[in-house]
Amino acid sequence: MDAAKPLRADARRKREAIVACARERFAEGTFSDLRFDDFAGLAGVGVGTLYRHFPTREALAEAVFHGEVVALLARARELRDTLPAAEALASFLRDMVDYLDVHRGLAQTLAALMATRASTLAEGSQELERAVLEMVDTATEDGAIRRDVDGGAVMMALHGIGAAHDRPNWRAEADGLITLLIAGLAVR
Amino acid sequence: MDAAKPLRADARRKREAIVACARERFAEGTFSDLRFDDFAGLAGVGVGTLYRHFPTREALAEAVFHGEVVALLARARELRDTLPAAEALASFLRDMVDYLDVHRGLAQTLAALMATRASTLAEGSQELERAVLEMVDTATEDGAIRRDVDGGAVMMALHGIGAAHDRPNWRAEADGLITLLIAGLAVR
DNA sequence: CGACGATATGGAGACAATCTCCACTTGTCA
DNA sequence: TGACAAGTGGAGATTGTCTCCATATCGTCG
Repeated sequence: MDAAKPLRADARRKREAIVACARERFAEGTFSDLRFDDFAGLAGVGVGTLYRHFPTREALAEAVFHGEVVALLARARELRDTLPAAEALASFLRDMVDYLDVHRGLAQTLAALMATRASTLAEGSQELERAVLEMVDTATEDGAIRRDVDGGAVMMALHGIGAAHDRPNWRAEADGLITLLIAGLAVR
Repeated sequence: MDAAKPLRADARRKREAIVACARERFAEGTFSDLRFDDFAGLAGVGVGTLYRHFPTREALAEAVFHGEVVALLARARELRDTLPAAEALASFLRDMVDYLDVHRGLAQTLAALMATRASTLAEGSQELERAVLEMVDTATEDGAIRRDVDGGAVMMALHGIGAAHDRPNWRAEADGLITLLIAGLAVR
């Protein structure tokens, strides 16, 4: 998947500079407002270079996103290995809210991008989704949660949480939703 | 809110033609892909006229959306008057999924617009939100559902459902999420 | 180490979409 | 019916995206 690219030394430096700069814009929420040309200037490269490395805005977003997903996946794995399935899932969902709270700029931007063009964020979000689904499945097999609802429903809820970042008391509502999910998932 | 506008006879005809045309584009999902200028042509008006009536794409979306909301509100009211609070809420949520399923083009487009610019859909969505919150509150007062989670959480979930329309088996997942919500809301 | 091919760079300008402006048309009222 | 307010359409200004290529830099091999 990432073979066939021995990228020249200096080129890589530029590439990284771009991603780093993008990450900052993400964090402060200015990413989508910024003219792409101006962004190039900000990152200290020419427009041509920017387009060479990332042909579209989404491609760039993907690169940043991917880095973040790696961290979340590590967290998921850790929980899975140290807690019973149902608790691991619950903790992970809570952690996701924390994460989305701290990285709200990123969450917001990603949500906007996903909404406009389904496609390209696929790579990273699929990986994340796979992790969530796996936790749900494990918990289901353990008999720790109900069998008649699949993990996709949980993903939808997370999607909603990430997308609704403009709501005035987001945090409380997000926590509430997670509470509902966990309660709803419990076997009766 | 809509006083001070004795809009001239022919002007109103044009305005309605625009909204009607927009509704169709919404339904078939082409709304956001269409160049605004071309849209004007499609609706049989000049660009200037289009802009006069709807200064932004969102303003136009709002107009269409508003019409839809009216129907949903009627449904909400009907349920509220004929069923116990908890059941009314459950039915309404199920109905919302049906609605979003049938009007997926609209749901998708609205989700995309809400994600990019928080603001303007406000009018319609607030009205809808008010209805949902009211149902939740009533149910809470009846002691029919738990007290520690507020209606905003439910709104977030709906938001997720509306936004995730590209998921391969959306319908099943959406139903699942509603099931989780209802189960989660039940008092123990 | 020199020098040559491959690789990468930056930004000028082609292109595309949005939006403004105003000369002209149409409705309305006395 | 005349006259004035209200509304219209579309040419073109404005603003952002993306391509293209002359130039610069890397790295490797004699």
